[in-house]
Amino acid sequence: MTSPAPLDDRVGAMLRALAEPRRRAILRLVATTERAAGEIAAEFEVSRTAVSQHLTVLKESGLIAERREGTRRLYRARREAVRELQAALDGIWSDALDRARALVEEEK
Amino acid sequence: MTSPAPLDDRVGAMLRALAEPRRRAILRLVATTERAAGEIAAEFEVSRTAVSQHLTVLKESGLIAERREGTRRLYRARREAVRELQAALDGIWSDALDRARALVEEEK
DNA sequence: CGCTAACGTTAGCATCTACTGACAGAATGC
DNA sequence: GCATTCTGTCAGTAGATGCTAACGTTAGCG
Repeated sequence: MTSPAPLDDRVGAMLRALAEPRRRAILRLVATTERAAGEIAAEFEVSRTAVSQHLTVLKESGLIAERREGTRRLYRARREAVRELQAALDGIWSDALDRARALVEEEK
Repeated sequence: MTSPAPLDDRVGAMLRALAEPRRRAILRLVATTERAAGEIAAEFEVSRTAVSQHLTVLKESGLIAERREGTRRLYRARREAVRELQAALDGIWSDALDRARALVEEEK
């Protein structure tokens, strides 16, 4: 499978990451342009520490990827991860249908 | 517009609602079958109070709809809301592209 | 009206979380 | 080597959140 970790765990991690407005803003910032941590932090009025922690959460959720270049760390959004999340949202219904079908099967 | 409240607010509300595992489970429960609050609560090992609060959060986010029938309250998932959320996730990139285009425009 | 069933609401509590400030580490320039 | 730049990590704190228990509310029945 393509899942090193259980699917719902990763989906949950992404949703928790996206639940925070500032993290959504960061994700939008690195959606098309790869940016360094400092550049990202400069866009907001919170400490670099806070932004760094947000970047860690986003990275662990799989929503962004990190690349090192000298002392800098460049971040970019991983659109594949978002597509996986969107598919998982569809799965709310397909899974439910699967369970409904299973119930029908039991009644036979 | 189709948005009584700002788009990002509603998207944020949905993401915050979905960030909680139990709320995702509840949403799956009412994805295909309309269910009463008591039925839903019976599926989990937490108090009905807790489930009621989760239902409130889901309802305020727009992810589920409520229908009253006697003393009972029936809930069902609103797939349109999920589709709106999925579209908003795509918007992370299209918005970024819009801003990129605007910057190009400024440089002229 | 009294009684019951099905819910929501409030208060209070334990835990999580986003934040700041101080410190630590790795790569580059002098 | 030493200083500088860019960044992550740790400790501590104020506020948000999910939970339980007790109380309020509405609809139906005798």
